[in-house]
Amino acid sequence: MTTHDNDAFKPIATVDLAIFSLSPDGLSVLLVRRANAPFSGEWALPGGWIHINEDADLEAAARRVLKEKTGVETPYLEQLQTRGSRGRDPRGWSISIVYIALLSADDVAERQDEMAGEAEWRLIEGEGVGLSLAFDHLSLLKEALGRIRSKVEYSSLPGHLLPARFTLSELQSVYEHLLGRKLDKSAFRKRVAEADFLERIEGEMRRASNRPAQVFRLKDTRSLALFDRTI
Amino acid sequence: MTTHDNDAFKPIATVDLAIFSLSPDGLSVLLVRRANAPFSGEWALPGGWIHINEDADLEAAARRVLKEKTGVETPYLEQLQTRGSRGRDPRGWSISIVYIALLSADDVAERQDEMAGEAEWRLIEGEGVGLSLAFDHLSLLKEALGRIRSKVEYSSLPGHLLPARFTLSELQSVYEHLLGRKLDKSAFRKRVAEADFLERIEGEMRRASNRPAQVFRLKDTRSLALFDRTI
DNA sequence: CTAACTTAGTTGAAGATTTACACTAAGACT
DNA sequence: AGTCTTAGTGTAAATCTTCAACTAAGTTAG
Repeated sequence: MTTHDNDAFKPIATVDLAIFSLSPDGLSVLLVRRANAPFSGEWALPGGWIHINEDADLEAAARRVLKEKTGVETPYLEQLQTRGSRGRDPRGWSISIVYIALLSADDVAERQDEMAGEAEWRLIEGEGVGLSLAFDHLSLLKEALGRIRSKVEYSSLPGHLLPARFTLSELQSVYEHLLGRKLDKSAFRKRVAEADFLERIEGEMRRASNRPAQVFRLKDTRSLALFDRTI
Repeated sequence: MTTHDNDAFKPIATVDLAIFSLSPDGLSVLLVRRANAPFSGEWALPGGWIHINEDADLEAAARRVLKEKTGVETPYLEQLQTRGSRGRDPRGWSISIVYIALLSADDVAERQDEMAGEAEWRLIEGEGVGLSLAFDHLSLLKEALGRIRSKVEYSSLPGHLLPARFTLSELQSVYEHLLGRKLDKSAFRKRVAEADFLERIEGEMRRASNRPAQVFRLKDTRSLALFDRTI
């Protein structure tokens, strides 16, 4: 045991984030360009060392990184997976604890300026971003996409990407975009009603040159509601 | 960045395992009694430091710990969750990457002797094990149980706890035990057939003082099959 | 002012699936 | 030969899904 109190035997540990939002063209992920070696100049998922004096726990570390890169404090955040191996970082045996964050369209709109230069939204294209990434981050991104696409089938996940207030048609449209297929309107509304994760905003209507639509918000912006069956 | 090349800033990292098997009375988890501080003498999930010279990656570290404690080499193994915080280990900021392993009843029977003394199977009772555990291991065990019970609803998970060869009635009985409720026989068989994770062993029958039953085995002992709907 | 247009939201018939339970099958035991 | 037990299948009724039409409520054009 004492041999491992010697820090030379400790792996390196970082927290990395796959931060998603909806851009006009679809799902996007936040990437940063690395300033230092290794992989200097390449794109990567935002991340950082655990600051053992500052971070109380892993989720706090993830929230700190998120705040630093986006200014957002309270998104949907979930732990995805932990990768660790001898070869993934040329500096030595390294561990990365990876989180998924979903940003509301409101958050993205409000903080557009805070992010300038250091980070950039990249549209998701199929399994990736049409770009190679530093470390094993492309593989991590694929894993994150798999998790997200899977959860769209049976959870309220897409609601966390919209602005705080939205209509059922808008919500359905995000589901359809992420699933890549059309959904039946009445079946969709039945699922959403059963899962009971929306709060109707009394009297608030979205108006256009057609029948006005009821506006809703999530009952809980920090957690997902699960459906009994797939959407 | 250079400040963090100083190892004093690295957290401690261990891999811990929630290893499950079926004992005559139901689902059991393997616990070890700690020989050293902290929590000396208390029960804990088996685990150990990552050996950066020996383990190629996290899963290899988990398999090594599993082999050391049980002698088993190829069980079902999945990453559950990673915990990390300042306070969970009195020695300092620590990370635990937790895996779930499911042992076939055959594996347990064959290695009964190899485990003597150092480790012990404890029956699961409700949310825990009727015992307090070292570190945050009770909370980790609860998390593992939640994952397992959830997966019983929509996957072939219980098949990995049985001996290599089993009948459909035996399989159904494990589902029922883990779910805590009875299942309809024809519905159960329909789901199992659809998910297509069993291989019928031609000509092999389980005989007793009643109609003989067809014997099956898992097509793949390393991965779970998922159902389209809940069982 | 009215009719046409657009999207919101609901309804219902036809088809598919699930559920509950009974029925048949194949052996051992008496 | 008859009874008992568990394996495995069949089926009618109830429920859920699908698909498409329908009604609702506004704006816009003439």
